[in-house]
Amino acid sequence: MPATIRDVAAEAGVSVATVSRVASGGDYPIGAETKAKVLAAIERLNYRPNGMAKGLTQRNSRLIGVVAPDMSNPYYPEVTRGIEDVATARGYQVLSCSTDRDPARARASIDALLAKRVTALAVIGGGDEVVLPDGDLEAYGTEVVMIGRATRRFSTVRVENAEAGQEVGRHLLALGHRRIGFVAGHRGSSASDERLRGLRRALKDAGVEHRSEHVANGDYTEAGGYDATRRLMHASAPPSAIFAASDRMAIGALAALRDMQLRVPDDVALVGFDDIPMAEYLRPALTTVSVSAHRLGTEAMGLLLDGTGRPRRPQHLRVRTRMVIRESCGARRT
Amino acid sequence: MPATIRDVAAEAGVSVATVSRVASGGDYPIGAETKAKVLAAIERLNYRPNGMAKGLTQRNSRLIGVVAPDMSNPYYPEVTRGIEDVATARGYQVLSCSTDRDPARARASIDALLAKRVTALAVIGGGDEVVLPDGDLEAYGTEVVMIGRATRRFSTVRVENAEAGQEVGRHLLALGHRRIGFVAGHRGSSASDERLRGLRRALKDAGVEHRSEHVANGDYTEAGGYDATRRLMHASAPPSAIFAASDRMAIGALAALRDMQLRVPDDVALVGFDDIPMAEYLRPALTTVSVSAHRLGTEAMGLLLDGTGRPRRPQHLRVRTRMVIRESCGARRT
DNA sequence: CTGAAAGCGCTTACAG
DNA sequence: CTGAAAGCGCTTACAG
Repeated sequence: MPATIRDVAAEAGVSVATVSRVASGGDYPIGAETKAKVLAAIERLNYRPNGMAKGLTQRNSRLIGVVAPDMSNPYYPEVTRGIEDVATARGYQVLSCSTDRDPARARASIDALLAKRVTALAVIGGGDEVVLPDGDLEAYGTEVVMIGRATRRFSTVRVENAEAGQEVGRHLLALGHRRIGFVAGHRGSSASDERLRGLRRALKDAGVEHRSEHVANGDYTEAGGYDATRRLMHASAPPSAIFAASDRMAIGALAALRDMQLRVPDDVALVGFDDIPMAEYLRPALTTVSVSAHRLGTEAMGLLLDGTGRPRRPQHLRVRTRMVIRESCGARRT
Repeated sequence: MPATIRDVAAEAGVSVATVSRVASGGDYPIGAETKAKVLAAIERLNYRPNGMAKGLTQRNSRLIGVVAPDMSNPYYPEVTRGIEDVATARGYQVLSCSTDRDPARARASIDALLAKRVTALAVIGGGDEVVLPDGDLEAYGTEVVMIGRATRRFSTVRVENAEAGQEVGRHLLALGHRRIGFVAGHRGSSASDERLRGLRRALKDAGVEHRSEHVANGDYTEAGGYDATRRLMHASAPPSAIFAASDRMAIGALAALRDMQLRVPDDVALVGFDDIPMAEYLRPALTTVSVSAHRLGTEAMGLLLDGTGRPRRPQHLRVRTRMVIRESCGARRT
């Protein structure tokens, strides 16, 4: 059995109240001598206050629940990492769950997190598999932030997807492309929808029509990108450029084009999204849109932790992107 | 305030003991009528037992602590996912921390996890930045498993690295290679060391000498693989084949070779390690060694959860690998 | 500045 | 089968 506060009190010859006060390290006035005795006892017994007991009395678990679709996409761990970084700096810890985009799994995760009385909840991903039990959230006083998903009920942190899509569109138009294929994420992904919307806006502004045969669904995986690209290239008027809603899909696209004996960027230009570490190491190096997933996480935690205690209205943050021009779009000849 | 067990007891007109027994769902004998009343009250009040209070009384937080170097390498989230899958199935949840291979961060994480009284601890990664306070672990009764790191004190789950390395070596030898470069992980990575040892054993068995100039350190990243490969190719007798200790480094190697105008596999054969999803979508498709990171996680949890309660001696599991032959090694012509 | 005591929300012998 | 009560390990008014 680990040492408890009573053990420390006995060892130091003081009351548990006193131990509690010095162990918590607040600014409660304590006699210097008393404090030294307690600190010594803590040290000797290797006392570490029980987090569950603390949580129970303080009505704050100091746990942040994170629910994400699936940690196999590097984007989610990176956002989570951002959350973790600010959480630990403030004495919180991260409890994370995967949903696999399965509503039942999502529901079970939320339930478990609520049972643990997480102080706050961060929901990552634009899917709609996660439905939050508003009543319970309110009863528990659980703060919520959604990362990458639109809603008015809760605070949100989102990427400037439409603007990014528009920027990619303009870039490709400037390079002379008129038929631009879009490899979308899975159905219902708002991030993907917004990127497409941005692309279309750019095309429209340039007076170029965008055909529906130039959109194909991937599912954010390499395999999805591969298949979608093949479908795109079999359109009646195949695109001369492809914009994939994720780098992983762009890698699939690269393979598909290669397998069809098409050169990138000479025959088909390619642009991805995310700027994952290996984008730079693909050949041709991938032109893509850089978004700091880590930053999404830290911003979200800022919203969450600053708001704790004093109830406020939902805040909505947008994180800007940055287009990274490398070789695959053809703007830079190798 | 959420409903407590007392609220439910009052609502159902029974004692809190009774509510506790039906809410916990054990096989404690309860009158059918009483049970129905309680269940109805639970439903009406939307009662969810407070996990902290449960943990405190049962002396079991039902939390599994996971500490990994860094979730940006897809391997770690995948192992963590394996842990999560069996954890949630058994009513546990995962508390995860990143160390960035920094001993100070690692120490702080372990401390925080211990304070939360995690039921068990899974340490992922072969680095040695994590040092466990044995005394405390014993006092807390915290079960430990190390994933990918050798030790006798705790249970371990490890990949058959040496065997895999040997298999890669034999394969490359059979293809006629005699100078095989090795792109290692960061210094002190036991996984990387073991893979190299396996490679050397294969070479030795074939009577081929392996020069130290044919080993270069990457750090498991694309950039590290890129630089290491360039160094390798500047050896007095450049290798005709390269074995990278991770797929991410292999991707860096691919770029480096490409940039040096060397064709893969015609000029230089290449083999990676991990079989990440995109390995199949690289061109040439990457020959690599498949290891189920997910499986490492599930096996580790099996060791952990089965052992809880009855103290046993450390168990040591090995997970086999499978070599996946694609194009980059040159065995299959495209 | 210090301590006795109530209380956080549960579980679990113990008694009936 | 059901309940009263002690206890898990803390914190925090309250009193001095």
